[in-house]
Amino acid sequence: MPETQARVESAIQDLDYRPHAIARSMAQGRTNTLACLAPNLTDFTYASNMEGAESVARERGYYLLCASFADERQFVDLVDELVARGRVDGLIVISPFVELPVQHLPNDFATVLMGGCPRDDVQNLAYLDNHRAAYEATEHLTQLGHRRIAQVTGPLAEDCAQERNRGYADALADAGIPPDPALVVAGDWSATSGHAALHELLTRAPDLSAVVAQNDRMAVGILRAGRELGLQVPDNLSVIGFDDMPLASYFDPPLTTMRQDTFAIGQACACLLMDALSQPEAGPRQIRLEASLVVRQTTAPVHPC
Amino acid sequence: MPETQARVESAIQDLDYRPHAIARSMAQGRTNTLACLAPNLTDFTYASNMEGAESVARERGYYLLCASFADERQFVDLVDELVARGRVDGLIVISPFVELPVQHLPNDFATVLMGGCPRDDVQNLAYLDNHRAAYEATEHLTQLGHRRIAQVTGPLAEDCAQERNRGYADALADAGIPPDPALVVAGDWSATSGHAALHELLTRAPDLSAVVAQNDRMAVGILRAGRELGLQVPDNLSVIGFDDMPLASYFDPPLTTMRQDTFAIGQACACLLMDALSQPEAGPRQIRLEASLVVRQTTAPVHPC
DNA sequence: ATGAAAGCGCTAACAA
DNA sequence: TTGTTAGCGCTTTCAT
Repeated sequence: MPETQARVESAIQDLDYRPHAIARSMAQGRTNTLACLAPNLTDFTYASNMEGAESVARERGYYLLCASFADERQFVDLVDELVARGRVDGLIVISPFVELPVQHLPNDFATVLMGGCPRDDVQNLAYLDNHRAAYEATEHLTQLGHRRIAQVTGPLAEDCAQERNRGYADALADAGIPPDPALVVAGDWSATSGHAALHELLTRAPDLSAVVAQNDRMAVGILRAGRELGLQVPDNLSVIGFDDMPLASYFDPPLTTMRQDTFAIGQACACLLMDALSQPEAGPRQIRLEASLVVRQTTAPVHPC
Repeated sequence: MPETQARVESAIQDLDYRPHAIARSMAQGRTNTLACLAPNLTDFTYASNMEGAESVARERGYYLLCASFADERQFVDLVDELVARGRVDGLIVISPFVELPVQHLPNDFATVLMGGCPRDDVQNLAYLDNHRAAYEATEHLTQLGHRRIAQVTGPLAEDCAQERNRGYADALADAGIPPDPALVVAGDWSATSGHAALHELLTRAPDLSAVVAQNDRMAVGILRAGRELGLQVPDNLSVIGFDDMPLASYFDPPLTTMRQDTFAIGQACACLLMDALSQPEAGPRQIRLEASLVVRQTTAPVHPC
């Protein structure tokens, strides 16, 4: 009865009626909420992942519950609360230690990981091709004629650091440059650690002409250390970073870096997750994203000695 | 019957039973979820606010739903969905335009605003004392002997920019320095706008010796412009920023700035909100936070001409 | 096609 | 104190 229709419609208007989301969730057995878990909410890469995820989630009627975990215990508790108690329909997990979610995640629950490389033991995954990115960063340097190329890695327990390390090593190998353990030191992603790393590297290998830093913060620490030591960047020392963080172009000199599209990675995670929810029959998927070289002013042809 | 107790307990263990959060929400009429709305999730200050809010929320059994809004329309829709449909118990709104929430927020719903100054038309508010912060930034400069002190503001439609502008003006007045409209130009918070602003200022007032930037990003743009113009910072030009953003000490020179504790502001917001929820009878509250001067190397005594 | 009712999994009010 | 039940506001199934 179209007339009844109309009356209902107008009552909806008059009463300013809105269906109650919780009641609906109760009846339908789904919450239209996704959780995004990360070590923190402030690191630009995480925040940007989340922003990407949130944007596509909202487009499709989902909300994003954001939570951080300081350690394994918190992670486990969080997942337990969120999943076992039915608070969310799916999980996006951003963790530098992919082992963590892999070990503790219920595998009958819709989940997507943000990762550093493809993995067999993970169902849905969006990852940056870190191997290739680091390969390209290193290759950029070899193509500029550098042969004594150092590397400052992140903590090697992290997938992403391992992958970048492999990319670095492979690029050197392909350029016919023998690996030299003296040329690689591990940092902890902080600018401070990058600063310390350059000092260390220079005592070990005073003849180095370039360094690839596994992230921009460490690269910036290296820039600082170089300046303190009287090195001219890029004339005496080339530096390449990773991430293309905000203001990377405002450091001195403007930082050459491998840009990763963290927003797109976040979007990919959310898409994967929502697809898994709407088509449970479709199998697991892994999405690979690529970084791109942004040449600014911290890299230059090797200085003729 | 303590025996029954025990049997129930063990059944809980055996079945791995967890009360269903949604069902509980349905029955209790509360979701134990707070929403945090901000223009985006990536700006460090917003992200840090959220992280602070999330940490105290979780301590008290609440989760944080994070959402961003690009414009007024989105904001209104978001609030409508979240509030009218009973998805959350309370709202934390981070908006540079306090007018926005003030106009569109239901006033019978628990809400806390993140603001730039105290306001009569707002119930619960956590704010940075921007007036005082800008006053101190400017005073730092006057105490170094500067008298031709320029200012690069944010968009003046924003409370926060207005407040900082007032602080700047008051500090000059108290130092017996006449205001000069030629010395203040508006930016848009971006480094690019800071860069442009210095060029503009220098054409208008070539004799300026210092500039207070209303945020660090613009300060960094000013540093860059200064360098391009051959100005020595801080010898020929003092610059002070605002925020103490990550890596502020890694720019060249390390940035002197007013630090704001954005994490604490976020915490304050969440506390205010949860208190309002647990003690509805307690009246509205406003919490003031203060910035602190961090002297690094972009400010120095005025150069004797 | 339209309308009635059962049920989602809890909590809280009420009886016993 | 202990146990029972109504009810939160929807959706969906099942009669009509």
